[in-house]
Amino acid sequence: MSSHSDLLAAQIQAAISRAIERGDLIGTVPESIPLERPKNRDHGDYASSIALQLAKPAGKNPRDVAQMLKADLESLAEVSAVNIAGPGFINITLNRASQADLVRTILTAQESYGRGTALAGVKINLEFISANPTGPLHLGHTRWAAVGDALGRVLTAAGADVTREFYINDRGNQMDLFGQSVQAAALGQPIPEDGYKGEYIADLAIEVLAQNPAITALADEMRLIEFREAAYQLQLKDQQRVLDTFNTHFDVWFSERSLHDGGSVEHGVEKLRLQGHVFEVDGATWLRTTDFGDDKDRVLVKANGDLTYFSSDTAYYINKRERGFDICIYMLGADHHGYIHRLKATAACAGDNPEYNIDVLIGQLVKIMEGGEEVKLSKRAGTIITLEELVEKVGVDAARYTLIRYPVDTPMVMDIDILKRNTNENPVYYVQYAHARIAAVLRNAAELKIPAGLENFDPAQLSHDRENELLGSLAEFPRIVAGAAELREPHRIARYLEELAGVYHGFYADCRVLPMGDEPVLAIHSARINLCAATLQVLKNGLDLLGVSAPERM
RNA sequence: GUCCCCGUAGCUCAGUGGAUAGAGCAACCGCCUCCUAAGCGGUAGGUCGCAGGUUCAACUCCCGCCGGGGACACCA
Repeated sequence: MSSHSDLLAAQIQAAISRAIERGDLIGTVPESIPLERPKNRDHGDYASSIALQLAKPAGKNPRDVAQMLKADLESLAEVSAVNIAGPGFINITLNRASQADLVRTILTAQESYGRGTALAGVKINLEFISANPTGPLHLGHTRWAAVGDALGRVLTAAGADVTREFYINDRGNQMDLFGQSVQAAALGQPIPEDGYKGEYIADLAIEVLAQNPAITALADEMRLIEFREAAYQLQLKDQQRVLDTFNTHFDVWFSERSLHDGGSVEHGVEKLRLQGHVFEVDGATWLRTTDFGDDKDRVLVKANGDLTYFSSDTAYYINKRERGFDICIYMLGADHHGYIHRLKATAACAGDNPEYNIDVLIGQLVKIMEGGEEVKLSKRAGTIITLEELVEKVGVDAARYTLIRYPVDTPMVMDIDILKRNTNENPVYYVQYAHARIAAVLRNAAELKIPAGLENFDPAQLSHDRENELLGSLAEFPRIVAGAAELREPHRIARYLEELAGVYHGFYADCRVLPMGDEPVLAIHSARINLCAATLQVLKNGLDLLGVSAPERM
């Protein structure tokens, strides 16, 4: 699907090429042409700073360079005016009818409008949340649940083949403590000092006993294992159920145990050894990650023969690559930022390109406010907020939207009271309201039997400034999706939707869509109905990328 | 000590090297006898932490400092 920006960029490249042939310019044709939507409407529909870049190497005045390219742009049927402004910006105004043809593009493409091919053929493993199955998912996991899921949708829209993966940390001390805690609760014994003390432990104990009343009669060792395994399965199922209600779905639930049972860890160490980065000191086996920018080397196998967590991590990475993933994305909490260097170094040690094959996103903390005060989160005090509680308080849409709306590398504050409000303070409603509002207009249009449908669409009717502005915003959507995928920043979708909703509301205030009273039905009404339908489609496509509903009525 | 993130309007925050730095809230002033007022329009509010550098152009990139938050293991 060729857009106006692609067309203009191609034409500018052709113009530069001709100017070089004429001898007016020296140098080569740039591979990419800067084209942006100017913030100021007076600067046209598109603006390019290409002349400013070309001027210096060519030894020319930027305005003169712009002048050389002007005629070629003006010759395009889609372009109505080209102006040279300021130091040498080329401001391009599109022919209104040609721009309005975008409505046809959107209504034909429907849910595929916005999709692209930038990541076509790329297999991506997207790992997020990856909680221990030893308790409910809490606020920290919730940010990843929302952002990770949205990122998965965005990457898919960019053409990638995405697998969403949840790494279950089902091995090690924490699991044993978890099992001991549930058993103690079931037997009425005190919970171990370092054990898990939340109320859910008692609930799990009751459930395990109900499932298997004979468990208490088992020998000590066997009984503990049974408690641990039964509670693990129950807790995992609970996490899966909660994520399901949160509209977050995984393709693969990857058990850490399966790595060990399948010999993948040994295989991973062996593979790294073959690459020549493994060495032995003091009886332990190390990976020389300092070869690739880590600040210290890492132990794979302890002197006592135990495998470290790091060995699991490296084995897991190698396992992912052997499953055919080109890019492994890790979404980790701020406390894991030290992992970036060692994961990248691991990739390098395995012979991969750490700049391409591995991508680590670090998320900052979420603070939560309620009743004007910060809610202090403490596992000990039992004041952790779970994903489920958050959803009960504010609903799936508000929770997801708010968590996705901010870049993950900045700390964010969630104000529960605001999220319960149905006002402008709560951006999700602003966007959803625009969708519902359009849906209402379209319902009314159908009732009035106004000819809608593309066969009644005359793009030349759309000449109002508000219509032009709305068309401009709609045209941006594919670029926004591509940018969000490339930069792994789904919040760009949310910000864009807020802008689009605002532009629509402005259009709605100034441009009457349906005929007033006894007014005759004109071509402008049909044209605006189609414009509304196109806007509805883009809002819906955008909300879908965030996993937020697009209500027909509010 | 080393490393990561942050510092933009009174508050919460956007801003991929471009023109006059934006939004919502809070403050003030307007707009519903006709399509959803959960909306729209306007006023006011800024040394983009400080100081250098790169560039035709810096909130944006680089260096240094100040301030805030977080992380360092043969733990898991």
